[in-house]
Amino acid sequence: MQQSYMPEIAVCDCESIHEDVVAAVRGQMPEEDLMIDMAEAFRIFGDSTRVRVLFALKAHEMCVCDISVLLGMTKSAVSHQLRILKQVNLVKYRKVGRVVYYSLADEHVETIFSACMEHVMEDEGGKAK
Amino acid sequence: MQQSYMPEIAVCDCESIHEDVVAAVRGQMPEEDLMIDMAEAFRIFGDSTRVRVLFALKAHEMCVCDISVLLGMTKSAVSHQLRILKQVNLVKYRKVGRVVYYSLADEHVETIFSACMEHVMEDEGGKAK
DNA sequence: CTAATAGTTGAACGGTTGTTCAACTATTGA
DNA sequence: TCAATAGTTGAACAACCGTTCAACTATTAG
Repeated sequence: MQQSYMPEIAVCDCESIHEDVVAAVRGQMPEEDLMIDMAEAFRIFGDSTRVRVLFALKAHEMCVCDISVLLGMTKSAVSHQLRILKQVNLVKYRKVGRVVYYSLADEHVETIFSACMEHVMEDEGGKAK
Repeated sequence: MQQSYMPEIAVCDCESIHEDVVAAVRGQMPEEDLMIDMAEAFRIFGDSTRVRVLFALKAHEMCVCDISVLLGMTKSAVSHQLRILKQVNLVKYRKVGRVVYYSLADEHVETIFSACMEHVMEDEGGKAK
């Protein structure tokens, strides 16, 4: 899901300044797949529309219409984002007649949001502005 | 820092199905700016190169050369990413002669990474694959 | 001064992404 | 059956993003 820039040869013109450090760090790096999955997860949260949808659903289960009105967006745009959130199991839904009610799938969102909110809060004024 | 799709008029053809719910949720939504800042923060983490750089620096302070060799990337690519991480105060650096040593700016990264890692771990097998 | 090396920077490229639009399905009510 | 409404979907478009490349600065060594 991420841009793949596969270099012909992974070269570097460096003289490998600190080989000992590089070797030590290499041994401490997590699995490549884990880091890719983490980036993927963060990427999902990296859009303000999706963040707003998740905050909304955190407050209450809602249908697509409700969310559209709340966020001032078309149903289509909302539906597209809900599909993405559904794909990665962040939201679930139940259908009642023509109406589809969406809600948060688990409590992971709250944990991650809390950690991020703390980070964002403390960073005010400290950032490059 | 995000795609700006300013609609002419924020319309919706909905009949506003659950006005009471929408009103209640509207009252519980965080500040718009907070949600934008959060999305912005997540977007930074939403790239596997940056995640790998941060994990590397979490293990040990390193110069650009070290990181290039470790991750098999050009110094230029690494430098571009470090600039982004520096801008949002996730990494800091010290200069010693020609060599620039980068390190994590604070412990927020670890908190956020932990929450995300838990999320990613539990989700294995549960995702749409 | 000069060569060499660590690192930065800006333009350019191709791939990605979020919204829009129009067409579509599904369900309800008359 | 037929019109209306909730929601979904795919194509298209413009904006965005990460890497590459080449040119650049800065510092060290001779």
